[in-house]
Order: sequence, then C-alpha cells, then structure tokens
Amino acid sequence: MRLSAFFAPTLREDPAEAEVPSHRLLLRAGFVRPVAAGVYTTLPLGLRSMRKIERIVREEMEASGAIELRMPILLPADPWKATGRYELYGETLFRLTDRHERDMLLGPTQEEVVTEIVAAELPSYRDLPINLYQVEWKYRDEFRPRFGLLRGREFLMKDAYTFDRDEEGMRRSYDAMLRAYHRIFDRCALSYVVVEAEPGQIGGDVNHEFMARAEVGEDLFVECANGDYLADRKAATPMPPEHVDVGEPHPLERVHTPNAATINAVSALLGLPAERMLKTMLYDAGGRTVAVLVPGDREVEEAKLERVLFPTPVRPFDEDDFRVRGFVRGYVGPQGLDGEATVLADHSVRGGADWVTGANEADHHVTGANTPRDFRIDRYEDLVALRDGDRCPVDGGQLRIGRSIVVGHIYQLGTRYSGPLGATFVDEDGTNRPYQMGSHGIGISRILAAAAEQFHDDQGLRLPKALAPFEVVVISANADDDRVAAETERIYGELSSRGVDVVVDDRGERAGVKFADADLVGYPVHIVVGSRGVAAGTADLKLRASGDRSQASLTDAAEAAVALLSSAP
RNA sequence: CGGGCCGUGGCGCAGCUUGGUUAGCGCGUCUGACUGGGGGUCAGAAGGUCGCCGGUUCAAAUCCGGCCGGCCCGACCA
Repeated sequence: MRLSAFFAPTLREDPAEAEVPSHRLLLRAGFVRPVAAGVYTTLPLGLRSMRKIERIVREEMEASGAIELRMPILLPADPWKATGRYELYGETLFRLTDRHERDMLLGPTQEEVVTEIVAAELPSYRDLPINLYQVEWKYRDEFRPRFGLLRGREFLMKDAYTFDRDEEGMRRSYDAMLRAYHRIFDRCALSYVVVEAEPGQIGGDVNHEFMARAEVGEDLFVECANGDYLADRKAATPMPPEHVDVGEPHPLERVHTPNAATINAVSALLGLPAERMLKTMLYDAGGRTVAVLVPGDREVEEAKLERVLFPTPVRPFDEDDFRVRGFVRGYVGPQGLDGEATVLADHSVRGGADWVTGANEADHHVTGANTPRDFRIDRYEDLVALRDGDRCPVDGGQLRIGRSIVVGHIYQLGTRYSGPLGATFVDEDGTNRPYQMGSHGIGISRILAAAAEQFHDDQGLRLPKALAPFEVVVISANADDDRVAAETERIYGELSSRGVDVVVDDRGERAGVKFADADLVGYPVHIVVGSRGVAAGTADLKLRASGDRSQASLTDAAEAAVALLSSAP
C-alpha cells in the first residue's frame, strides 16, 4: 500500500471531545471518525486493525470447532417477548416499528435467533453438540456512550452459541471456549485477567469475564497481592476480621444522640470508631422487610444481596417505606425488628460485640448491643462491598482493586433461552429435552480500543504487530530525490514479496511530518530512506515499541526489517 | 435519566462578563518562492447562516427562554 494513494487522515491536535487515550489517539491517528454519540465510521487504518482482530478470533473459533454463520441485525420482537428480554433490556434496546406496525428491534445479541434456527434444523441428539458463531455489529442504546470505541451504541462483536445434550456437555463446550478465549487474547498481546462475574441481562449461571487491564476501565476487579485470588469486585469476598474478645458483654444502654443520623456523626459524638457501629440497612424484598447488618465503616454490596434473595427483587427503603413501616431513618437498630423482618448480617459482624446501633427512635442510639441477647440474626451472608486493602479470602494477603475493560464474556446459560422458546431436541431415549446452551461474546471493536489503552505513549499508538494496521512502514525522507525514491520502492517491493504487511510513505510531505505520523499510527517497524543514507549506502530502522534505532545497508534493509519485526511485540 | 461543562471557517481556540462599524488567532487547505532527516520560512488567497427557533433591543456571537447536539461524573454492558 502507498500512503500517497491511501486514506489515512491524521490530526495534529487532540480533538476536543476525546479525553481517554484510546479515544484521542484512534481519532488522531485516523482510525475512526465520529458520526453520532457512540457511533463511528471506521477509517481504513482502523478497519485493517479490526480485520486483524477478527482474523485471530475466527482462526481460534474454527480451531475450537465453532462454525460461522451470519444472523440478521434487524429482528422481529416476538421471540424477545417470549424470553422476557423485550422488557428486561429496557431502554437499552433499539426498538423500531415497520410499516405494518410490527415491533422490531436492532439486535444487541442473538440468542433468540440462533436458538430458533437450531431448534428448527437440529432436532436430534445426534446433531449435538454444535457451536455456531458470527462476527456482526451489535446495537445497544446505552444511557451513556463514552470513551469512543470503548462503549459505543454500535460495536463489532463475535458471538458464539453452544448447544449441548446435557449439562456436562455444556460445561465441556464452555471449557473449550474458555481455552479459545485465552489463545485469542494472548495473540492480541493484551494484559488481562479472567474473573467470575455477574450474569447481567443475558441470564444464566456460571460465567467468566475476560478483562483487559486499563486505567480508564469501567469494570473493577479484585486481586490478591500474592496472586492467588481474582474476582469481580461485586462478587469478591473478603476474609472476615478476627473475632475480638471484648470480655463480658456490656449491658444495653440507651444514649442521647441528637442530630446524629449518620455513622460519622454518631462516631464523632461518642468518640468511637465507625467500625464499632452496627449499620442497619433496610430493604424491601417483594414486600418483606429485609435488614442487612454491616459494621459502620462498611457498605452493603447490593449485587450480593440481590443474589442472596434471588429471584425476589430487592430495593432500598425509600422515605415512604420508613414512614409506613414505622422506622426512623438514621436511627434503625436490629433489636427493634420483629419476626416479620428478615435479618441478614455480613460475616464481618461475627467479629464484633458491644455494638453501637440505632435505638429505633429519633436522636437516640444504644450501646452494648449484643446478639443473641439483644437482637436476632437469621443468617450470615457475604454482603459487604469489597474495598481496597481488604484481606484475601485464600491467604489473608492484601487485596487491591484494579480497573479493566471487559473484552470477552462467556456464559453457561442452561435452558434460560431454550426453555421459554420451547427449543427442544429428541434425546436417545425418545424424550424431548431443551438444549443446554452457552453464549460467548468478544468485543472486537472494543479490543482495538483496549489495545490502544494498553499500547501507547506520548507520540501515539504502538499497537502490537498482530493488531497494527501495517507491520512496517518505509519512509522516503526526501521525496523528490530520485535515488531515494528508487531505493524506497525497491525495499518496499522486497518486503511485499516476502509477505510483510508493508506500507510506503511516498507522500510529498516533509520528513518530519512522516516521522510524526509513523509514530502516531504506530507502525511496529520504521525504515527511513533518505539522501544522506543513500549516499552512504544505508537505511535507518526503528522499533516503535522501544524507540531503538539501528542501521542497515540498503541491500540488507528489508532483511533487517524482517528480523526487527520478529522481535517486535 | 440526574449533576457539571461546552457548541464561533475542516481541526484547536479567543471574543460573550460590560450588546455597537469589515468576528479574530494558530493549525490545516490553495498559489508562488525559498527550503528539505522530527509537524520549516516568507508572501498572498479562499473559507464562517457564530448549533437551531423564538424573545428583549435602534442594534445580539454577546442578554433571556425553549429546543437540538457533544463531552465529563453517577446506575447497565462486549
């Protein structure tokens, strides 16, 4: 490819709308241009990188036995109503109506479509297992598209769907995807972690997220400094604190705490640390009152509470709940709860005694609250929000919270879709059984952004060679020098014939512009041919990742570039 | 959706507070000259319904209202 006959518009200045590095650099380097919020045109350079990611994904999917097909983006709403996702997805679903007033939507994922086609065409256990996948654009009307390609309303995704006879088969298919995903992200050279995560709107049970480490990541994960524990932050369980022996329990005493409706206020008033307080959070779970007890310095992780109470929906008390059910906000204590309420306590509550907690009347707290003497705990559960510095449940090491971008997510769905859609096959014994399904996504366009986050510096992008739009650039530093032009062409031709993905910068620009662009776009290997070098019989080489420069004779330049490329990340 | 910031030639910005002649600057673009290994210099030129609609006013980029669009912070997801 010749840059003189290509379309790679670069920006000299940072676009005003871009804050995060990947967004800024993908715009500046000419990979994408905005069309609307969260919607982008993929320019030629960006498309080349995206195609390279797609290729890696396809190769590994095929190697794992998956079969590619292509499903429509424009979908009828009915199957979505059957699985309940038409409502569940809510505002995030792009809905439209056709001329016959039929409800349609733009596919955010394609479980419904693939399940129906498999049910129609693969009715026998002999047809199973099967793994069907596609690479297609997905549409989600995100509340807040942001960070360029990191969270668009349109994004390119590889989605694979597995169908098995039984749960054991489903787990085997799942493991095959897990292994394939590792190979894919390894080949993309991403720094990533794999954690168990929340099922979200896809539903199902066991699932893992592949998270690319990134400062700007929106997803938090937790890891132990000793490397033996890794989890989604919302699912992470800290090791509970040691039980502190306070000796003989103090008596329960009521104390006057005017205008102290917060933990901090009570703590300041009584001169006691927040962890001595017992925080009583009230929730409504399908009409029932649920009290959650955590130490005063901790927060409740509502995602954990939802899982504990699943499938009953949970919401925090609002002002009306407090009033109608007779609780005083800011002064709630578990000793005032009757048998109608469920009392859940985090494991960390086991470690304490002589709690300070609400007296269930305005401006009063109690001290010396102890269970079971003063209040009842129905169940201990893991309910606290994990925070930096908590102790690892495996070895007690320091936990820290890392930020990441979810680039892949795999699910064991079971019969979440095959059930409601009536998708069954005939098993060996002649009975109809629903398919045991799995669903496996990879954000192709997001990988590009995540890679840009991980691989860049002040000069621009420096994507790994597996993802860079070209592997090598040959720059003619003096475009109007005939001998330079001739040598540039010769080296370019030699690299092409060796099968290197090479581009030549034969534009009429000045050398400085070409150098700056080469760094900005981040070609892994740069070869510079100029008047000085040609006179001396040499070309200059640069490895973008390290900035290391070297020289080679003009005749060896292509060879040297190939060698340098093999050493490039 | 709640909160904050912002819409001025292709891009980045100033001007708006305190309304008043032809709306400026840098980059980019075009022409010419000089130049030629890290976004070069000089001379000249083109390019703007100041997001849209309405209001106030003798007069609006500037003040007021509404709407649209974009970005950033919070609850969902690849």
